[in-house]
Amino acid sequence: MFAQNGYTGTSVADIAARADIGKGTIYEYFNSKEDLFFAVFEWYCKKTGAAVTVSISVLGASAAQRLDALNGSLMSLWDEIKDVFVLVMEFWAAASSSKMRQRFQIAFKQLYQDFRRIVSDLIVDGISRGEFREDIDPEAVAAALVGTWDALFLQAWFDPIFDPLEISQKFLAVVIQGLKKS
Amino acid sequence: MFAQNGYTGTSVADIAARADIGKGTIYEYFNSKEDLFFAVFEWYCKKTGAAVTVSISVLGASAAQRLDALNGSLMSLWDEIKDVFVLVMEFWAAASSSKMRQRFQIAFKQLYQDFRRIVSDLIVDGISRGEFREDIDPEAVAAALVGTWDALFLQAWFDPIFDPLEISQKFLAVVIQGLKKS
DNA sequence: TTCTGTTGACTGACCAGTCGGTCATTTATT
DNA sequence: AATAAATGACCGACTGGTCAGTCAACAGAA
Repeated sequence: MFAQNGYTGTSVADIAARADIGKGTIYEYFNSKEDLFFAVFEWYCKKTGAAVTVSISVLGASAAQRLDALNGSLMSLWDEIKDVFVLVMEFWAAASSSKMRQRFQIAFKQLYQDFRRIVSDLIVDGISRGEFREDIDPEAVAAALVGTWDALFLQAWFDPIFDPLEISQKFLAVVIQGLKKS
Repeated sequence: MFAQNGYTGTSVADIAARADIGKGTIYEYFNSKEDLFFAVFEWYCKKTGAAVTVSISVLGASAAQRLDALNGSLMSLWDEIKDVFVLVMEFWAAASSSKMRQRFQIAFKQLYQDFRRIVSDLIVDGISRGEFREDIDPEAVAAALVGTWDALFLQAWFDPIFDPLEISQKFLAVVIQGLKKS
């Protein structure tokens, strides 16, 4: 319901009705509407986090191939994420609103850090294998790539024509070309 | 005030008080709170749009140099945008909320399209100059780059340590390396 | 009977938008 | 120049409505 109508657009009564329980019951399990919302956020983080860790476990392949696999599995999530993606925007907004700022901001920072870490490890691996150039900054590339994925979803959300998988594959090819030793 | 407390966190009465005018006066100029908010959005679009068009007017330079210039002037905006960036998140959320969806969604789609166009023109120019490879998709690279810039701001917002200018410069170097004819 | 879990009516706070009215400035009249 | 009439920007008290959170009461199990 948060995904459909946003945080403020969803009342606790609505949620209770949809869940076929009384409003009071919700307060048996959550201290506040905000707590409930944060729980949804944590659920969402766990869900997407799982998708990432699974996809890079393709060991043995080259770093470039693994980057591509990660990209592919992330971007192909789009179709099933599409409807829930609004939630992410709601979370961003929540992190920016002064009331809930603290917890969401910390959680997001952590989330991005973890994600960047995974990607940068992958790149470091590529360097030590002699596959990628030594003069690149793995952290920087990781941060930018993570950002790109995020933002492609965002653009796709605004524009139904936009195909994040195709775009990201073509772009990643360029990036990998730039990473490789020439 | 929207940047400080978000859309729902800001009451029209608050705005009136801050502006030292009566609440009724606001309704002389705007039909609704939503209209007022959309006006802020349009103001913001104009502001950032100007920053972009100025920075790519550095003609004569190579496509790579111009890309770098665009990147630099965008990312160095961060310090002055930092405090207002929350607005963007508010706008995203607004675009996702069912009530205001239409206008914000259309505006964002347009905004991204325009921005992608600028960057892709720059890349196409690089190709026709023989500077960049012919087998790349300018649209895709442009879309991804635009996204990356957006997302670096986002990450920077969550993490004060994060330096979007440095990261983007290092990343762009890799991308340009991948774009160039080898 | 007691305990556990559930419920929805109720409350108090909040808030967008309205509307009747004020008053400084401008325009018309004498 | 002096006076009167018209204007419209400005105001804030008020209305109608929403909603998060509470709590007294209820139902079912043990």
